[in-house]
Amino acid sequence: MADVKSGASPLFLREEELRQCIELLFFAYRDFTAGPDKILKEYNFGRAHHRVIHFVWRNQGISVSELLDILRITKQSLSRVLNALVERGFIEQRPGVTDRRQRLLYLTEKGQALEHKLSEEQRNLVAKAFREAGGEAVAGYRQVLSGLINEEDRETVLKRILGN
Amino acid sequence: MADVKSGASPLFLREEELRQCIELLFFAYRDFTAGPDKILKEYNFGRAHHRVIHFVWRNQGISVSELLDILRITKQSLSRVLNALVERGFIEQRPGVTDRRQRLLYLTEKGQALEHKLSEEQRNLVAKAFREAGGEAVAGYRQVLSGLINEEDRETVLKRILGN
DNA sequence: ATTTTACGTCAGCCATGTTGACTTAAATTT
DNA sequence: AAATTTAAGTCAACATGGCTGACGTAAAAT
Repeated sequence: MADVKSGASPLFLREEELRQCIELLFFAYRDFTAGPDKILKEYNFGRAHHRVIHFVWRNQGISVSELLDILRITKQSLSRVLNALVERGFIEQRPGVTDRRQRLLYLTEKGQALEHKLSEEQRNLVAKAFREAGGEAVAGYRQVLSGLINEEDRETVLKRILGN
Repeated sequence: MADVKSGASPLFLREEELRQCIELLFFAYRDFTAGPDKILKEYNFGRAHHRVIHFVWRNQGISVSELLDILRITKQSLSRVLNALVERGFIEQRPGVTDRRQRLLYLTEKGQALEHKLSEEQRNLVAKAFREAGGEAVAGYRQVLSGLINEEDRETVLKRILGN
């Protein structure tokens, strides 16, 4: 009874540790995403545009449905954002060669330039955190975050991240 | 010249590694936050409510301005969410003892129950990832994520997470 | 007595998510 | 060849949760 509340109880410590790590994820994500927002504003874009730019850059020639699967949003939500990017010349659509129903997505040079500009600060931030933490810590980071990915499609996602 | 594009270039590898870790953070966060959303819907609450519930639970008696500082949103945004939680009896406001302008926030029993319900799946998920990754990996995870927190208030934030 | 601070409200706007219904063209199946 | 399924798009309406700006009140600090 008493040791349920005891600070020395391993069960309590475990839960407290979990909570801390959950908060850590919140704060890290909060500050990590804060960077690009300023730049995006100058272009009258938002985070949604950034996500599209990022994943099209990483997966040149991705189909719309694949992109939808990554972002986990509806095609109606995507279309608003995607249309803006296409109209303003950041993304180009080309019909698929084997399946001409597809409209495969590519970043234009302008789009690539923006991608680079947007990710620069983030890359510097992560690079600094990595340098300070060391290689082993980075390995741990990767392991734990991989474990947080939904088990059902973890393999697929990891494959995509690491480059098929 | 040539080795700028060479796959063996350490500079290229470094950048590629960074990109991978950035994506990892995106996917992990995406799947990590997906859990509570179902439960929240049953209550007609959203993620914003969850965040408030979480941080009030972790900082019983927190003032409104402190909460605003954590969430990094405007008081007008907070008020909508907070008022709903107070009206429906999940959160209680009490005037501060030393400073009676403050309306310190507390979770009611009902609020604590909801917090527990909401975090349960998340805690299980993180616990599983930790078990699979091992203690060293967890230490790395913590180190790297700490490094991603905005340098200016990192100390303050870490203090809050770890419990002053 | 004045100013500042903590908190609150009203009103309106914007970004980005949702559902549902319907279209078109190409690919696939029967 | 005809029917069905699939990839993608569109229109419309709505919800959530951010934002700005203006203004109010009570308590604390100067």
